[in-house]
Amino acid sequence: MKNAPDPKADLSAQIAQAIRDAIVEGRMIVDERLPSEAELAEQFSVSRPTVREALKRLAAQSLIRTARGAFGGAFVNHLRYEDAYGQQITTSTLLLSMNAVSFETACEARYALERACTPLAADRRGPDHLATMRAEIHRQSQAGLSDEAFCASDVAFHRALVDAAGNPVLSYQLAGAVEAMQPLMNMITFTARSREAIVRLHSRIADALQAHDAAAAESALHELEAYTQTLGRDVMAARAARAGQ
Amino acid sequence: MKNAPDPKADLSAQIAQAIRDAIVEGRMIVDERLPSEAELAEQFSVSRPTVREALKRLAAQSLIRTARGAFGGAFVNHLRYEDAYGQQITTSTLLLSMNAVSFETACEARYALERACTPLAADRRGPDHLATMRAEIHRQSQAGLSDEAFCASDVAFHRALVDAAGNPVLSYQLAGAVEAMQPLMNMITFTARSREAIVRLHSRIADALQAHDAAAAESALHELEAYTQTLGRDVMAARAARAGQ
DNA sequence: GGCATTTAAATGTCTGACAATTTGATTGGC
DNA sequence: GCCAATCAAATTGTCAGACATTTAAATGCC
Repeated sequence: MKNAPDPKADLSAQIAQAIRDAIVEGRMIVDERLPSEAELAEQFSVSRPTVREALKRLAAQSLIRTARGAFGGAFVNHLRYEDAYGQQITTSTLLLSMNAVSFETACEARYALERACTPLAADRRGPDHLATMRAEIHRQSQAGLSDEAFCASDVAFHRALVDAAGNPVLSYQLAGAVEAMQPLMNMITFTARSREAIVRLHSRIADALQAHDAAAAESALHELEAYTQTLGRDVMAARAARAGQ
Repeated sequence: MKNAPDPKADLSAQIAQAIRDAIVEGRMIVDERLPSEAELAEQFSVSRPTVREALKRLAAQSLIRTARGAFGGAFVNHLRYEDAYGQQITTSTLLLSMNAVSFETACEARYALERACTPLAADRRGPDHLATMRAEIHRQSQAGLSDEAFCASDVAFHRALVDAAGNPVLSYQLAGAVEAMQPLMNMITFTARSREAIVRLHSRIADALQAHDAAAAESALHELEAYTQTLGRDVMAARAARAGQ
């Protein structure tokens, strides 16, 4: 199709794009071996280092993997969920930090997405999901927990909620939204009182899912979003006040 | 923190990871210039080609950009939404095709995510969003439209719906879900009758958003999901029958 | 002072070589 | 004949040095 190589791009970028197209369009199947670097260099009429740079670009996106030795080489990679998770989280985190997305916008997106999972989660949650959520709630109730640990537990709780929907595509899409929020959440100082409020809402969510009550879970999530927004606004106000002094 | 360089990884991968950590952890800020390749080579005690491969890895993830010439070099990239979109779509598409995700699972995820946008979209949709949706509906009504063009218009319609929520983070997260479905949707042959049904549901969604009626939009989306699932099941059944012959 | 030229710095590319690693065949011992 | 150790071949990983290309700043001319 789009066989027009961008003339302004570097050679290594053009070659990477050509191979990427071949993979994405299905002309190369999973675990198929690419020609050796020397052969590719000849095919594209470039030198081996140039081919290597192209292959490294693809390797960075987990599209290929390489192995040394005889019968080694570059292979079309079977993209696993965990690889995709990692990339999505990195990209989402950077996007949030670099575009200076407001706490409000990120929070709104995150909870909107989580509510999308709720009806499915209420339907399909298994005992393991509930157990994870209960365990994280218990951890969050412990005194002396650092703010970072509280945040991490919060993420684990919400991931369990997402996973309870039993849809790997949904879990993948939401991994970025939930994890990327963590740096923003880490700016918040969780007082004993706010922790108590969050734990209570988490419990309500777990209870609702256990009772297969999607509406109750959604309502609790709405309240949690509102409460989180309040906490975020307080932090931002405090920051602004400090900066204005 | 994790200053333990993975000894089994390639040098170029280790260097890429070191620089990536520096960027992600904020030790390098946006638009800051990295040392030249020669300086990096000296710092890490490796050769220039090795450094270059590391930089290409980062460039593939849009973490850095490079410029030639005096005062050129590698700069920490300001990750724009469109860059992130592209990466997410590529990753999502591959993930769906390689893990052989069922049409059902992908479809369920997509519509669940879209419904997450609906309340916000009903609240904030502007005249431009409605105009885009109406235009795409009009295109979809035209006879003689190829299935690919119909699918592309469908994607455009749904992207307008997502964008109407007015939350860039949400738009980013959903870009992958909506676009990655397109190859799966392209397997469907849209008859005149099914197109008519889809157009009618699209119109109901646009009407509902125009009336700020989130519930009506959600209900239409539910019906659209059910109808799409039916179409998908028919295709799969036909395929299975053909394969079984 | 403004414009064309030069120059320097940096990335992009090439060539050739060697090191490291893995697989498969060969060879030797029993 | 069978098994193990060894060796050869193929391939990626790394290095060194060189040249081409591009870009912006410095310089000189008018």
